[in-house]
Amino acid sequence: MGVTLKEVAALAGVSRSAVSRTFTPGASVSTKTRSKVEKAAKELGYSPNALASSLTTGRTKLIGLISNNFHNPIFLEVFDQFTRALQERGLRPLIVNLTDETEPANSVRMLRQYSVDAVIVASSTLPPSFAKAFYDAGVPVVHTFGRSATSPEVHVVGIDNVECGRMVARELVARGYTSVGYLGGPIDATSAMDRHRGFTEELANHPDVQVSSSFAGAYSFEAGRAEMLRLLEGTPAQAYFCGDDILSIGALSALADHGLKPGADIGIIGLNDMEMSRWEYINLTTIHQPIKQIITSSVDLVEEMLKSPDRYPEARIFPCRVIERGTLRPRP
Amino acid sequence: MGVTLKEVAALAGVSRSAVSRTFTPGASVSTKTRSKVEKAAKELGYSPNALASSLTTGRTKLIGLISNNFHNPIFLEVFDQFTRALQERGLRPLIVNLTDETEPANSVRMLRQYSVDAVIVASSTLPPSFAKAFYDAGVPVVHTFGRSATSPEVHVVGIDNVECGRMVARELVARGYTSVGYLGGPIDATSAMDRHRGFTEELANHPDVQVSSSFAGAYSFEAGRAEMLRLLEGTPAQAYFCGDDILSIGALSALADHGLKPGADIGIIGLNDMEMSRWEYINLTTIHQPIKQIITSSVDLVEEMLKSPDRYPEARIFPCRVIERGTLRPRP
DNA sequence: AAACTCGTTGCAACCGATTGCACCGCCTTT
DNA sequence: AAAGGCGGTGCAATCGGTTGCAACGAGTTT
Repeated sequence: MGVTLKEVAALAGVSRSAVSRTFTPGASVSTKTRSKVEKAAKELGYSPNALASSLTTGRTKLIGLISNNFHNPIFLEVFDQFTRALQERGLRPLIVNLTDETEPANSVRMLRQYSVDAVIVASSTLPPSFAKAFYDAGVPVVHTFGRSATSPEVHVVGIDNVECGRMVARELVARGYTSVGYLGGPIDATSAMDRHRGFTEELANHPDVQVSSSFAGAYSFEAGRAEMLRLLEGTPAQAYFCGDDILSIGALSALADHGLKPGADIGIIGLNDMEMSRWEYINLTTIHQPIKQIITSSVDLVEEMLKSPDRYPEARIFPCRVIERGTLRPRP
Repeated sequence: MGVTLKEVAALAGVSRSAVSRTFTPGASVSTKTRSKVEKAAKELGYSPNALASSLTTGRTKLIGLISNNFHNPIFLEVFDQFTRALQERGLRPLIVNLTDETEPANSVRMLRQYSVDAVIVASSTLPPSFAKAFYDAGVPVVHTFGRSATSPEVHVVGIDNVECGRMVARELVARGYTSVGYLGGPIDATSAMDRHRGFTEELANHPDVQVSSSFAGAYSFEAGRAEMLRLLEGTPAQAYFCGDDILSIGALSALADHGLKPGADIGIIGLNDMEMSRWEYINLTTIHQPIKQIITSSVDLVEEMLKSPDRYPEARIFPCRVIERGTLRPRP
């Protein structure tokens, strides 16, 4: 099945080194040898064994891509972008599905066994310590959608969640809501905590506005729906900042159950601006998170780390903005 | 960074073979040596390099996972299941995103460079020839969601799309619809063709029922919506069999634009039964495709191929069933 | 014509593991 | 006491490549 260097060398009548060099960009080979080798290679259908060469070069071009959120449609967009961005640069994603497990040790061991060149942790719910475990194991790591402040050893690419919380608070105040609620993601997720903090801090400046908070069990449709149904049992606020779009959509579904019109009866604003939020009958007002730029930038960062592994860790924070659609009362 | 066999051997005071054998299940090592080695390994934080060992064993435990559908939410479920099923068996998914490319040559070359043990093609829109390219290159391959009949060289796991088309036709007839339409996926996708064939063949037995057909450009929300909007310009049928759930949801959105109530005014039935179809305000009547079983079975098959590579190719076909929800008129 | 470049090439060691084979000591058998 | 069996161990070759080093040959310089 596998044609090897040796066979090509034999057929071309040159040494193995010569063959190796023809396939190594920048190596010194005469055009004559090169063409002999290429001819033989084509004839045999040879293509170099990336794993074998990784043994000596120390580079596998394998990148671990870790996530724990396979129930949020936004992650389909995330995977699409990541896999394409990596492919375009000749890197290969090795996926780790962390759904049932949050202990980093196993993932670290597994990804080290496969000698990945770097790891991308794509999650807004995993703690910084998770990414740090890779750093400690000497594996270059980027935490995409992570929290920037707490772990300066790890590269972080994402948004400023505290600022997003503030932005939403200002937006709701500007629209004249006098009682607002935060319906967040998992209470132990840094993204949920930070958004909450920004939201309540900003609203502290507006004592006339009532604030309440609750947290759903996950960033998922069911969790958002369940939590909103619960809130509707009591006296709901006039508008809710939902932790993300999928929670918002769950909440919208709960409103529908009660015959409430989003926007008119109760305001809902999400965060992410995923494709689905644009769908006509969802039409969610939300905060746009520049997913594509975040991912491109993450992969850029990975590439740069491969060149200079001791790169000083940085946080790349992208600005967000409000996307006006139909689930919030208009500004006066 | 990487601790090697040699260093462990030195520390434990044994040969490299001894260390290797301690980490090879079933190899012969005395408990005394084993414990010495384990102690040294733990002390050094050693874990074997899977890629290096693959050189001699010929097994990488890497499985290529190829898909071209990153815009259909069902694929998040598919990825979730696949990555977990593979992980559970100690296999590692190497993802290939085929969105911009349908030429197999590149994927084949790339996956051979990484010496994948097998390849899973997870797509109902790629032609059988795509999977066959891997077979021809000597790479074990399973085509999940593929078409069974045409390429006996390749293992296929999925459903009988022709039969599904028939099932839907019978269902619509039983509910008394006298004019029905097929709103399929891409016209060159085998799944769209087969479902169409079953649907129209079955309806040929019912000359009193009018049948029309059209094909959307993709299995996507936008495509379903656009196509349904187009149909609503003319005289629509009483009920539509949409190629899959996401097309159905797009179609539902088009109906909403026109103030039409699904179920009451126009019937819609999908195929897949993805999570989203259960959402209260979608509540799509659909054909359940047993995704989880299909994927588990695909991975089982992969495992068996690793044991016996010359396994005679088979088609594993799973039955589907109607899931009654709110977008079809009730049976009389 | 001798000395000196400089691009090309092959040799051989090495990357981190596995494994067939020979050998060693020890226990059992006769 | 000699022969036989056997689990355990290390040597050395091997997997498919890469790369430092030395040698080589053709062209330039003096």
